[in-house]
Amino acid sequence: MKSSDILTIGEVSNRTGASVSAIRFYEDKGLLTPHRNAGGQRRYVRADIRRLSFILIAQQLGFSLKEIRTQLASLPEGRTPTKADWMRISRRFRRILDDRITVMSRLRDHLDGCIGCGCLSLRSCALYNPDDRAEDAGPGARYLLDGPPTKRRGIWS
Amino acid sequence: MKSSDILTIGEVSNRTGASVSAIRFYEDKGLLTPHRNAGGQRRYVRADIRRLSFILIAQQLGFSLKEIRTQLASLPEGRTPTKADWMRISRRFRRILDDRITVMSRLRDHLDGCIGCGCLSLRSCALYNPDDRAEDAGPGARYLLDGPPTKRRGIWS
DNA sequence: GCTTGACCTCAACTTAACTTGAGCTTGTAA
DNA sequence: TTACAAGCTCAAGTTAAGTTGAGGTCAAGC
Repeated sequence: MKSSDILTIGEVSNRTGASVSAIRFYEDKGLLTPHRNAGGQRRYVRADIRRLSFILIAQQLGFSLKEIRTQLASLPEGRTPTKADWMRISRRFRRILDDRITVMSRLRDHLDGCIGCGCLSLRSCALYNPDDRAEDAGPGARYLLDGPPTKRRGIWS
Repeated sequence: MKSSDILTIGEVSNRTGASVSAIRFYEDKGLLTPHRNAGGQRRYVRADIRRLSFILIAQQLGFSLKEIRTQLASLPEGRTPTKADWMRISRRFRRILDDRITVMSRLRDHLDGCIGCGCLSLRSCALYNPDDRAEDAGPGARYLLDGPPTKRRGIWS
């Protein structure tokens, strides 16, 4: 390595593209816990950067900081996470992505039929599932997957 | 039709599942423009409900109110939109969904490799494209599609 | 004709994910 | 050893998409 293995927040910002304020914000939210030097400034080591990189990638994938924090919580406490630790998280995220892709594909396939048809009768429309909207379980419309939860009516009935 | 063709906001809320406050909010944002009766109360006709239904479906599909408003702006001003009008919008949304599904699939396929590998070197990682994050062009990581925009460095270089 | 539930407006609050600014301290290069 | 860039904390502002509440009006049934 050319540069030191211990970086300041500004250096981390340059390497990752995350803003300094965002990096501090993630720490506030408990996603990062860098050490401090004698003067109270943050100092980042490899494992910290790796966590941050993971956060940024997971955000690209559409995960919230809350979901990301949950996943990061599964990493070991006492030691630096290994490749196997990260792979476990990767596999979990992949399964979630698989599901989201499946849902989006089905929605897409219903789109013409639903928006094009005369009814737009939401409660009986495969594109629209109000029961999902209450939860924060990611992209909704679960019943395209699971089947309708209750009986429903058209708009004009 | 059993009930009247002119509905109050409460009736619309019941039919569609959208809350009364949300329906008023959409009007505030210029997405709906119902008539008022003599007493100043909102009255909704078929075409209004159809717009609202479209809004709710598009939200399920992950579109923002801003994007939805843009699409609705393409509907005719003077007359009630026809099936053909709605189908045009549907086709546009389907193309966008197609793109998003493509992007997500590629992200998923890179996930293990990127999170699993030792580098996590964001700026050279196919999963991470900071250049996209500035724009608000929907799910980012465009350069999985388009190829890298600039030269990049690894975290530790 | 009165009561009561549904409606009305407007302002303020909520959460997520940050950014911006003020005022102060640390670190480093000349 | 001093200048000044970079860091620090804490408070407040920002956008999206609504919700909640206060205080007042409308409409429909008895």
